[in-house]
Amino acid sequence: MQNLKVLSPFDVNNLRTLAPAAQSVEGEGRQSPCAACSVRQLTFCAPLGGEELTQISSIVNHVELAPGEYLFDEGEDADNIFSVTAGAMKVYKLLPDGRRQITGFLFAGDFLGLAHNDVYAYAAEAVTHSVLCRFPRHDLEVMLARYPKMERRLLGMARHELAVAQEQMLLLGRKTAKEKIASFLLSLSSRALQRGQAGNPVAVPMTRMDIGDYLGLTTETVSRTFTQLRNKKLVILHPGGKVEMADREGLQDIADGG
Amino acid sequence: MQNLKVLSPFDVNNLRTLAPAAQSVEGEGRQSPCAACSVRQLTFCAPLGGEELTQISSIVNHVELAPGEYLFDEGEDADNIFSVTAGAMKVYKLLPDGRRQITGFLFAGDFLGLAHNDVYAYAAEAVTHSVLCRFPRHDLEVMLARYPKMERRLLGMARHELAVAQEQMLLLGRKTAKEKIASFLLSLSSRALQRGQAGNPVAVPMTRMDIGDYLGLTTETVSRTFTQLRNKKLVILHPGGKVEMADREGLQDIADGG
DNA sequence: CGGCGACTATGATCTAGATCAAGATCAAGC
DNA sequence: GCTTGATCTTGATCTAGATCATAGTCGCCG
Repeated sequence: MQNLKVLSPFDVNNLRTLAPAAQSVEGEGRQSPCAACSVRQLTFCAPLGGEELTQISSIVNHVELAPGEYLFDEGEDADNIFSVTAGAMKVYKLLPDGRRQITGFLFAGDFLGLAHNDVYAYAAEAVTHSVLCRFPRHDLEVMLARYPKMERRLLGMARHELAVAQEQMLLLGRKTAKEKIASFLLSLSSRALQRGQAGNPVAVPMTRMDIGDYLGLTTETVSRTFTQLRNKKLVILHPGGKVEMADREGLQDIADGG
Repeated sequence: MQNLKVLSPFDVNNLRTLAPAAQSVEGEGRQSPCAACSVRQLTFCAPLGGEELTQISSIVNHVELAPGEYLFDEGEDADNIFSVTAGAMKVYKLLPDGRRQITGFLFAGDFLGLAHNDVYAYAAEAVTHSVLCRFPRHDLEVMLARYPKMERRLLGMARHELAVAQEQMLLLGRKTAKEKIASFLLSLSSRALQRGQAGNPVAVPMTRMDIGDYLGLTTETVSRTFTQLRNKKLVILHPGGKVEMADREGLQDIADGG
């Protein structure tokens, strides 16, 4: 992921289309770009093989976003489905008076844009500099109809999302601030491990406000709770948004409501 | 739905298997039981036709539950997938100290049991007397592999569930008690209409405690909030758990966060 | 390298909703 | 009808977390 072009945060034209190649090492023979995708095993493209990868390569484009740039807004026509290949995204819903609920943070391998009624049900915005694959919805649907194993994979991922969403409802409805933060850190950590990244210390690239809007808390409460956990030697806050879980067991006990 | 056998709430053997026929009018010719299913258009069986309905009939059993009886617990082996044909179910997750989050109420047409790791991620229990179709997971998977349109339908339903879950996160994380209750009533009402049942007054068969555990509130707050809405002439509380939305617009304004 | 805007931390105060505590209402069974 | 247990309502009080206010701190850009 070295050497990505940095876009201005004020660049209106944020759906920048790159040449559909890019993000990984050159294979030995003439492979399709998707065949060379370094995160394919994490995505809904995982079950695809040679010919199919060529197919999917022909419909995909890449999108690159600087921190704070939005990908789409709630209510927009859902013309595309995206797969995150690098970086971190947030998806959220708003109330008319500005209250915000972040319904998820997305990392490499996660998809977004599976809409229900032809419009996106949430807005999506970059947390860090991010790269995504963009699939025109119609083209992807044709692919899905042709390759049932891809559809099956997508169903499996949706099912997983659903389980995660239910866990988050438990958190939002019934956990205390301390339990919420502990759960959040553990979840970030285990997801980082799944992507093959460092689990401890774990990267926490989002702001206190984003964390609050994800956990149903205010920035102040998030900040205070981190301080509490630090004072109890459960975590060590390193510069650059890295958090070391000094007592993972202790955190786990708190997270589970023990 | 007349004439269902009433089970004792203490009947341990709650997975009662009935003859796989039952719940609807006899067709003119010799139809399969599933072909005669009165709620099929609401379920994941909707896209199936003649031969396929015979197939699915051969793997389905029926389950009947009295109020308060549980269908399965969180962590149990997920050997079956269920489709609600009548009644109302609740699904929930628990914390070790007993705090409970109800993640959904399910009515005719809704499915449950789509597990992720071979175990159920939540417990399921009857709110009212309920009837469900039970599909052995393995058999259903064979069917899904054979009939992609069924898998597609399931993906569509899962996608819808996901959108509903995100809406519920917004509610749990960012809405006030009054907004939560108003949203809840409107959602119950529109779902009842979708099933072809009365939307106003709407049936509210669950207890105040269930509602609280669904909305992240206590029974007392639920009760007080209903009283508030009644005093403001927004709702009229009828006996038998029927709630009349006397001012639907007003409720909608409150639900959307003013 | 210095200054500006955004993020973070922490203290003081406030409040929506929780908790504690009775009654009131309701439904089921005898 | 009466009893019993569960549910519902309402009141009094408490508190976790929100809100308000003010300093630090960080990173970025010129």
